[in-house]
Amino acid sequence: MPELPEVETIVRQCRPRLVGRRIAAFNSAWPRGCRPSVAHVRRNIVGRLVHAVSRRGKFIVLELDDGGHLLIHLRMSGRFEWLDGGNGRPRHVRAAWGLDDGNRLLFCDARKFGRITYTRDLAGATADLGPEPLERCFTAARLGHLLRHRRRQLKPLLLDQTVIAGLGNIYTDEALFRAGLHPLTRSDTLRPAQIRRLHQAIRSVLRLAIRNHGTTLDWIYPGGWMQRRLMVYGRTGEPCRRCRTAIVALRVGQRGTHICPKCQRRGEE
DNA sequence: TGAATTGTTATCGT
DNA sequence: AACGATAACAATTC
Repeated sequence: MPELPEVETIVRQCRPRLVGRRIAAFNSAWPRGCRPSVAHVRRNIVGRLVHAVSRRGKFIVLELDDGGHLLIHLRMSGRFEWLDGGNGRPRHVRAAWGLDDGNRLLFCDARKFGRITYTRDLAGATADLGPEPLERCFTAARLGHLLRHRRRQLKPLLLDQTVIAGLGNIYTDEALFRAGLHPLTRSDTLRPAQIRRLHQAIRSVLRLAIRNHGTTLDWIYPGGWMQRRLMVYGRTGEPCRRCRTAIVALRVGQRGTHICPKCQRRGEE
């Protein structure tokens, strides 16, 4: 569920509490979640200073003072929780970092799909990720190349992290709506104007979502209010905010997909 | 109770 | 061979 805007929000929120802190302890009773292993992660991060906290695609990236990196992927249901005493007893705690200021950061994940990975080779670990859609180098021309170079349906292509890093199911549906494109349209059939519109739609919807601290739809990700601005995702049967036509749910590559059948026609325009 | 949920990876087909 | 489509998988919630 957490996609680029949610991960970006989490990174911005935890950055001031992590940067400059020394990791005093790391514990996890969840072998599958830590790579290469819990012991390896602990051995390499305990005693290190956190130099920076950033994001690459949907990965949270902790840069340590010896050049090592800790990558955290939240997948479907992962979340960070600070052990303040304020928020009761956190559930589904899978890993915990103790900091030199006495604070504890918890990684909670009901479904255990998340991953914590230590690497000395950040570039290698993120080599198969596509460009960052909000960076300056992600131009309409660059998107056009990515689209024209393949013959795929737009929706699975946009979800593919090796093509563009950070889009998930929500913002793919939202970007396609804003661009007026049907999710089954072949990527190599878009005209220049459509490519420019899709490029603008992707960037503007991601920026709007970050301004709104992401989307809160259920128990998984709290604190955002982008759900108020969603045009199609999760609005099956509700009227399109643009033309009042009922939003339709369909299945594209085993993914729930939401469109306005009038605003997103197949083929042309 | 089982359907829904998601990103990644393995596998199948063209 | 390379690419695209599809299935399987992790585990829980409602």
